[in-house]
Formats: sequence, C-alpha cells, structure tokens
Amino acid sequence: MVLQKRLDYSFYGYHVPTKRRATRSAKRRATFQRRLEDNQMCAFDLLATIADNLLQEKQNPTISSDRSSEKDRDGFSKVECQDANKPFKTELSDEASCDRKCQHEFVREGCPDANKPFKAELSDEGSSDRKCFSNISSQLYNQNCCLKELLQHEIDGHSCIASIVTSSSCSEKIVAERLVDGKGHNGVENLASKVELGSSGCLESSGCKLDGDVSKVKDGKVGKVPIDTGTGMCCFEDPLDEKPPALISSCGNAKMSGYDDSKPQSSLSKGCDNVLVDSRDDDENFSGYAHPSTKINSFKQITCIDDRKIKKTLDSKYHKVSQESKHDILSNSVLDGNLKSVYSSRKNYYKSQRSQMCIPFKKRKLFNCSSSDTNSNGYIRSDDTCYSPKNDTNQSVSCSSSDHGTSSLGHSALRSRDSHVKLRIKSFRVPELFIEIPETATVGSLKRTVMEAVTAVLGGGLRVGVILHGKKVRDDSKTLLQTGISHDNHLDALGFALEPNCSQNRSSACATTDSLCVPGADMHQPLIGYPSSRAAIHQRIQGFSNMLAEHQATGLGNLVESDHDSAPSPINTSGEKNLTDSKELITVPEMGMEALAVLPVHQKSKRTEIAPRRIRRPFSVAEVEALVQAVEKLGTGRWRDVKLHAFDNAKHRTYVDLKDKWKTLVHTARISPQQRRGEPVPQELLDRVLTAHAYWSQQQTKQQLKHHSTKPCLLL
DNA sequence: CTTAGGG
DNA sequence: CCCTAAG
Repeated sequence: MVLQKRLDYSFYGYHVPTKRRATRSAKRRATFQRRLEDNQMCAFDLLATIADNLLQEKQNPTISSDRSSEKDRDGFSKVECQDANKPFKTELSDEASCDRKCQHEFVREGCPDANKPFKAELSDEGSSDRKCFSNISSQLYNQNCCLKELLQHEIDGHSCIASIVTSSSCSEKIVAERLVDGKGHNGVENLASKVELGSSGCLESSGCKLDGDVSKVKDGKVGKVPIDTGTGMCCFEDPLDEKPPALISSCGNAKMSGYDDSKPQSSLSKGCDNVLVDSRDDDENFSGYAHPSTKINSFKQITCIDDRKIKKTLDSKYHKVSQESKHDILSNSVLDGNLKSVYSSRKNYYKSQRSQMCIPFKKRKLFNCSSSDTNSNGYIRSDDTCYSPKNDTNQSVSCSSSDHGTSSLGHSALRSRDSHVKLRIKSFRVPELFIEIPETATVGSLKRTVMEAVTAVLGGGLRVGVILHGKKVRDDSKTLLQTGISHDNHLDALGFALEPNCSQNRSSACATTDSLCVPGADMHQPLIGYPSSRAAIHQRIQGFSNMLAEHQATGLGNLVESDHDSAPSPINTSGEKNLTDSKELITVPEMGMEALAVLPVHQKSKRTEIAPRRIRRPFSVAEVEALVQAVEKLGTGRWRDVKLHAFDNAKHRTYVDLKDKWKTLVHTARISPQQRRGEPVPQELLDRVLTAHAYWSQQQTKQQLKHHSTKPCLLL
C-alpha cells in the first residue's frame, strides 16, 4: 500500500535552500500554504521547524520576542522544507531497507548530508515511517488546527528528538515562548528544548531539514556530531545509529511526562529532567562509558503516563532493601515475566526457582524470535494525554504501550481520502530498565550504569512489529488493505511494537513476520545492581524516563542483577495494569534462536542479535563468603547445589559463575597479595578457600579411586 | 541441564 | 565472563 505519495511534491521544491533566509522564507511560506491545504505536514517537519526557529532566534535574537504569529508561520514553512528533504517512503514494505531508512530519518533528519539520500529516496518511495508522520501532520492540517496547536502536537510527538539533542538553556525557552506565546504548556517548552538539542547535535534531523540553519547551529555549538561530517549513509548502517531513534522516542515520552508526569516517581527519576543523548555517538559512543560526558548531556525524565503508573507501583514495591549479602537480589519482575514468556525454552534453567530467575543476557540470544508471542514487545500506545486532546482528529488509532515496552508508540491513524492510511507514531519508548545502585554510589556511576543499560538495550537491534486487533501481523507481503489496515477499518486496533531484532537472520524463520527490521537493541536487558550488603536504590527505568542510579566504577561489583524483589511478580502485574490503557497490545520481548541457527556466523558483526556480554558484576566479599561457606559444606563439583544453597536469590549468578568464581578464588589465594586485583578478599576467606579446595580435591580423588577400585571388583 | 576446563 | 565438550 502506498501511504502517502503526495509528500514528494514538496520535497524537491524546497530542496536545498542555497540562498539563505530571504529566499527560503518566501519559499517556505508558499510551501506552507500549499501544504496546509494538502495536509502534507509531517510531524517531523514540526520539529524541524521548531529547530529552525530556534536557530534563527539564536542568530537573530532581536527578532524573537514579539512575532509569535509570524514565527509560527515560519515554523510551518520550515516544516515544509523539512518535508521536502525528508524522504517519504510511500510503501510500508517490510524490507529492511525501509526500516533503516526510517530510522535514519528518524535519527538523522537533521543532518545536512542526509538530505541527498533522502531526496533520492523520495523519488522512489516514501518511507513508511515518514508516511506516518506526514499523515499525521496532514491530519492535523485537515482539522485546521491552529498553528499553535499543531506545534504543540508536533512537539509532543517529537519531543523525543529534542531531548536527545541536548539541553540548551536559554534558547529553548525563548523559542517555546514565541511559539506558544502565552500558553506555557510544558510541552512547548519541552519542544523548544528539544529543538535546541537538535541544533546542538542530536537533532541533526532537524538540521537536515533546515539545512543551513542546522549547520550553523552545529558549528557554533559543538560540531561533534558525526552528522556534520556528512555521510548520511553511514548513519544508516551503523547499529549505533539506531539507538538514537530509540532514545528519541523515549524522549518523546519524556515530554509527555513533562506534562503529567511531573509527579515524582522513584527517587532518582523524579528529579530528572531529560535525558540527553548525543547523537554524535554514531560510532560507538553508545558503547558506553567511553565518553560519558559527551554522550549523556543530561537526563530529562520522559515518561509516558503509563510509565508513571508503573513506576509508582514499582516504587512502592521496590524499596531500598538492605540485604544480607547473598540473598538480596532484586528481581525485576516485569522483565522476568516477559522474559519468561519469551524464553520459555529456558524457563527451566533452574528448576528450583525458575520463577524468579533472571535470564542471563546470553540466554536471550538463544531465544527464539519466532515464538509467536506476537505481542512480544512494546506496543505502541497512544498517549492520549500526550496529545493534546483530540488534536489529532477523528480517528486516532489506538496506541498501546507495553510495560516493559521496548517501545511505546503513540500513533494515530487517519484515513485519507486517497485511501491512504495515515498513521502517526508519536514515539518509541526505550524499554524500561531496572537499575539498582547503592545509595553511596556516585552520580557519575549512576550515569554510567544507566548508559550501559541503555546501550545494551539499544545495541541489540529492534524491529517493528505490527499488531492488529491484538494480533501480530506476520505476513509482510500482504497489503494493508488485505490485512485490514485500511481507512475503512478501525485503526484503533492497530498498534506497533518495537521488538527485539532477531536480526537479519531471522529472515528465514521470521521473515514473514510483521516486523521491519529496525536497528535497535535488545529490549530487555535490565541492568540491575544490587549492593552487596547495604541498602541499595532500586530503580526501575522505564524508557528513559527514569534515571538511574549508578554505581561507582569500582563499585561495579556492587551491581548485581536484582532478581529477587520483595515482590517481583506484583510488580509485573502492576506494570501490566498500567498498560491497560492499551489492552490490545501486550509486549513481550522475543528473541530468536532461530536466527542464530540460521545465520550463525555472519551477523554477529554488529552484535545486534547477540546478547551483549553480561555486565561484569564482581563478587562482593559477602558473596565470596557465602560461596566459600557453601563450598565448604557441599564441596566442589556440586555447583548447582551451591547455587541453590547460597545464591538461590541471586539470579544473575549462575552455577557456572560460581564455579568460575571459585576457580578464580583458588587462583587468587595462591598468588601474592600484590598480584591480586579488585576488591580485596579477606585473607581469612582465601585461606578457607585453599583449605576447602584441598579437602574436596582430596575427596574427589578418593571417590574416583573408590569407583575405580570398586568397578573392577564388581566386574570381576 | 550440569560439570569441567580452556579462553 | 564466555564457550564448549562431555555426561
């Protein structure tokens, strides 16, 4: 199906405004008018517009104050321009290329370089994503919404981007004011801020659209953004690139939160404003800490309402837990639940406590994407609240969000006269994260922890799933009409979900499924840390809305997956309840083993499918003590039993981990103290280690001798 | 799934 | 920690 064809027309028209403002503005206005009529606006455009405004303001501060009305227009016009630049894909086809494009667009809209590629794309087909946006925007137009309204809406939708971009202090506000005038909607402000961010870098997307403006901004600010360099394409390829979108989405949510969510949630999250992630990371920044400062400029909280709810529930349920060493591990109930479903195969990993076990990241990769869990991941949910009420029109499609939400999408769909299906996806939410950090951890460590968690999530790869009437639409070859996604149908039943990307691999097995591949990340990696023995802050991060805690660098050890929560299951439920808004969609993460089976070798390069290496969680002294004690009692060679006895609650500690730890302990005990690294283990424990090891080794040999001796006898 | 060991 | 072979 072709969603929006029309978008194209303006693209070339606006094209690259070589000459600066005068011409541009004129053009824009003209275009604007046109578009208005045609209902061609894109949500993105709005963003771009805003960004543009911001930029302009920056450059021409004098202009700013009074001309709100004019500005609005400009904004629109700009929007149009943006549209032109953006490639709209007419078709919703499943092809990976499309997905990528979408993402790119999403992320990189701002890049000047991007323009070229986009244009090219436009000629052929618009990207589905864009379509959605465009459609949405168009809808808005249809409704004859005031510019302001549009802006607001748009803003809401795009807030994500802004957040990503980074915080800019002054300009944002100004812009917001101008745009909104007196409205003072939070959303507006957010937008402004967002915009700024974009200008600074993250929002390259805006830059792309804006072209000159963006570039200027960039130059002035930091230029770090890779986008500047220009290879538009690179972004697409990069897995990292993908991340930004996700982030963006999350930001969007944050905006929402801004509205309503201002409420405090969990300790950490509450205070946070926005989370900013620099787009510049395209390379590897995401990997993490390497450049923490650059990467994370600031965090804003972005949360969807549901998130909030969830958080609240969670908060209540999660509280600081003082723990005795071993047993205090928090579990993220939500995740667990999801994981379980997803990874059913692995459920039984630990017989005794499967229910609460966290599945190691590693396992994830094995899971089968195929699982028809269908609703696997985050569904899109429209945040009613997010949108200004009714802004969108007649038929807004239902949005659903998933609790753990790989993503939440707010989307609305409208039917165009042309039999086009118009969809608006407000944002994709980053899956929620669980983080537990000791109260004593530094903010920096918290940031790193969060970054790590986010990176893990985004690094995995995401794909988009389409849910119709609560069912996943797996046949990509069907047309929208055939599928029932047509203007005539109830769009409310339509939902989108971000799902773990089985990676390209799944082609064979999963290819048919709904999703388009989106570079993204694994959804469900929860980061969890638990303090060895003190109180820890339990944080659940939904999307990025919540900020997390961190652990000190050395303190990594402290991080532990919290598996056991005081009330894990309840949490899950609560989370799901929240979702109720959108019942239709339930998110369940899926990972596919099949993919691996199918294309084991190749795809790993990008690590998309492969679960990232588990985060390192050094054993705390308390854990070591527990281990030693258990081994003394049970002996070596019974690691499963040791696990059950001493680490039953530490889901992140597998018996293999315990075995490995014992191995290292023995080694550590044998080397000189100077050679030891990490948190020093009391010599007393090491002595016990050697003693126990010697004892059990002896026992083992005895046993073996026994067997050997007996068997022969028996045989004889 | 567990163990054991190498990487 | 990961991965794998072997039970």
